[in-house]
Amino acid sequence: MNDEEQKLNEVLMLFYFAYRTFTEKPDQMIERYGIQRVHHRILFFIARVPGITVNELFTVLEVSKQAMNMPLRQLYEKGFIEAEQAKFDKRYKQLFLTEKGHQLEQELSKVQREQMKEIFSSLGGDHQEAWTDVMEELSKMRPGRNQLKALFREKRKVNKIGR
Amino acid sequence: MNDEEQKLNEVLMLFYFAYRTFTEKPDQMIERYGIQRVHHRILFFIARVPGITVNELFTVLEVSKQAMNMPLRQLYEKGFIEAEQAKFDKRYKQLFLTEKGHQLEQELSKVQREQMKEIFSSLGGDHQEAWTDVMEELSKMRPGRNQLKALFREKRKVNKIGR
DNA sequence: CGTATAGGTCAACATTCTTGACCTATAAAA
DNA sequence: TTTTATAGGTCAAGAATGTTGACCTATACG
Repeated sequence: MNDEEQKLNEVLMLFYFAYRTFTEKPDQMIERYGIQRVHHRILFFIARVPGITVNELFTVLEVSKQAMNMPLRQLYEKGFIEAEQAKFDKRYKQLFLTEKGHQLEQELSKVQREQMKEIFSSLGGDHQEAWTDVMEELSKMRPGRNQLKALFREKRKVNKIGR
Repeated sequence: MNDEEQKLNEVLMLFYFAYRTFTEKPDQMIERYGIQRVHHRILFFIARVPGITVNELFTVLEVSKQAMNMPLRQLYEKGFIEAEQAKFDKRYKQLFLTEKGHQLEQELSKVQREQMKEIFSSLGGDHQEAWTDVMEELSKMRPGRNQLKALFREKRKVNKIGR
């Protein structure tokens, strides 16, 4: 067992531990709203791409349509999101955060952003860029990631005309 | 929405996507053995700390004793791990990989190590160190991580005498 | 008009995890 | 030595997150 292998084993461990810390705070915060991590993910991606359709959402998250159905319904019922029939094609529904949804999403993601921000700034130098490069390499083979990039490239308007 | 916030939102996304890629290959590989991700985690940590006790194992993983019970039993039954009554205290059981367990653990973790190794070497420079620094910062507040470090510090022998 | 797509829903089931309760064996303290 | 604490094991109920398959409506398009 050489030194390189040992360092890479550390890398594998750190992924497990770091991911737990990363999700810990928002998980605790949303408990009082009666929702869970999957709802947070949905709020997060709708916030990033307002007007995302249901189909695009589960393509980005790489889960089945059925896996999104119940959480979406709960988010409607709790008043965090709303849907609008798309003007360019009435079959599509575009998803948006309500004011309440915006507030919650900000509250949750802010905690995570600040946690990462503090770490990056405490380590200084090019840590943020280097970390991002590595994670981007891991992400670039994800269909969901590429779908999301496509959505950004569209620079989609809230009431877009065509696709 | 400023540039910094946007970059940090990217960071949050990348965590989700990267973690999926990271776990994807081993998840597929172990299917044919009739085991899942939790079993891989157990194999991995027993490989890192041969002779780890059951208690130490679920402390490191930060899950309940009951959550480990079934997967451990399945790993015994499938011949991937074995337990030995500890000489220093007969209440403790020390866990070890069998030869078969070693082979499987190597096969699984190797895929992940090589995936990370390729990314680090393709990006070059200090990417591995920087990435590790960031993840270590996120991990250092995990009780499991610190328990694990303590186990390493003990430089535990397979048949240790005292605690 | 026929077919494809977007969205919704129901059902059955799998995985991973929790809490609570209760058991034995062993060790350590009163 | 008796009591208490700890390590490990097990059962049960349930929550959270996901899967497949089947089937439905509304809309769009060739």
